Amino acid sequence: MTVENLKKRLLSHDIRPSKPRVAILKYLIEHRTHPNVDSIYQALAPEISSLSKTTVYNTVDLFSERGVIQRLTIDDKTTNYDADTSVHPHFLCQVCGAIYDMPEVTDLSALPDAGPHELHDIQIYYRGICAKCKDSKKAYS
Amino acid sequence: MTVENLKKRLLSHDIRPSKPRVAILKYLIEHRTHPNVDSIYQALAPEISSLSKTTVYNTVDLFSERGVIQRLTIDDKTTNYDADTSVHPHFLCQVCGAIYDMPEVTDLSALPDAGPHELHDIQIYYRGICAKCKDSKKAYS
DNA sequence: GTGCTTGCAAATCGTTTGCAATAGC
DNA sequence: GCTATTGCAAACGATTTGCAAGCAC
Repeated sequence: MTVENLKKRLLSHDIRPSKPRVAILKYLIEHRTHPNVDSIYQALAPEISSLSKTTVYNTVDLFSERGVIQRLTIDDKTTNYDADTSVHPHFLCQVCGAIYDMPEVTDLSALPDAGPHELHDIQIYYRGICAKCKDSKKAYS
Repeated sequence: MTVENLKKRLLSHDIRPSKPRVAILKYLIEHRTHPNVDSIYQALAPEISSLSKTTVYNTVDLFSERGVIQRLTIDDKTTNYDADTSVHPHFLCQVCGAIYDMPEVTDLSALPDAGPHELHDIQIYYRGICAKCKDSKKAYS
């Protein structure tokens, strides 16, 4: 996605496309690893030398509130972010810590409805051992 | 549930039924409010004067690992615990912070399967505004 | 008495806050 | 110029860790 398109996307959510904001959105779109604030900061600090972690926090908070990205609380140590805002389960590997996307849930009617409550967000989390870690475990036994 | 039954339940998970452990399990079974460590500690400290928060942390960790209770990461500020280990969505009210149980999901085949990964745990989280908070908001408008 | 359990106190670390410097309209 | 944005440094707070004392079999 071009920088121009990234800017348009931010503007459509009433967000001023500052340099760090565009860079963070670009990073999230190009790296579907569900990074946390620290990963984003470490990755972008070399290219935006003045970047601070506070700005990354401010930005991902703003993006989540405006629906540009979604916030994942699958890992109790940290908060992760995903530029794909569709409803799809995430799988957390309890061995290596990686987070995988699962196929989108298109038929939301399969889930219990929220009853009298006003629903804003649905998150589905799976936890276990990913295929890669399962295999390397097997190699040792 | 009697203390005797609580003890049996712990023993069946290979957990020695010490006094704080029984008290914490009892509290979780009788209070379906999905408390966090601090709430459990505040509630039990008067009756077990020597209780420390470390013990509550140790205990809920042990219980979660052994499958006696489930750990909820729906609230990014804290970890909450639920003695009901069935797969049922939880609703977090973003206004008052309360966590509600939603009806159990009996047909898990409606969810995408975990593919090549080894699945240990499924969590479904809803966030929004609960009926109570929605109503009191209405009263002001 | 040996190993499990408890609990104090200190450390850790992700995140938030206060505030001053800066940039964009 | 005024407001939004950035970023440093300090504060915060939930959780973890190290370790010594206590308890159970």
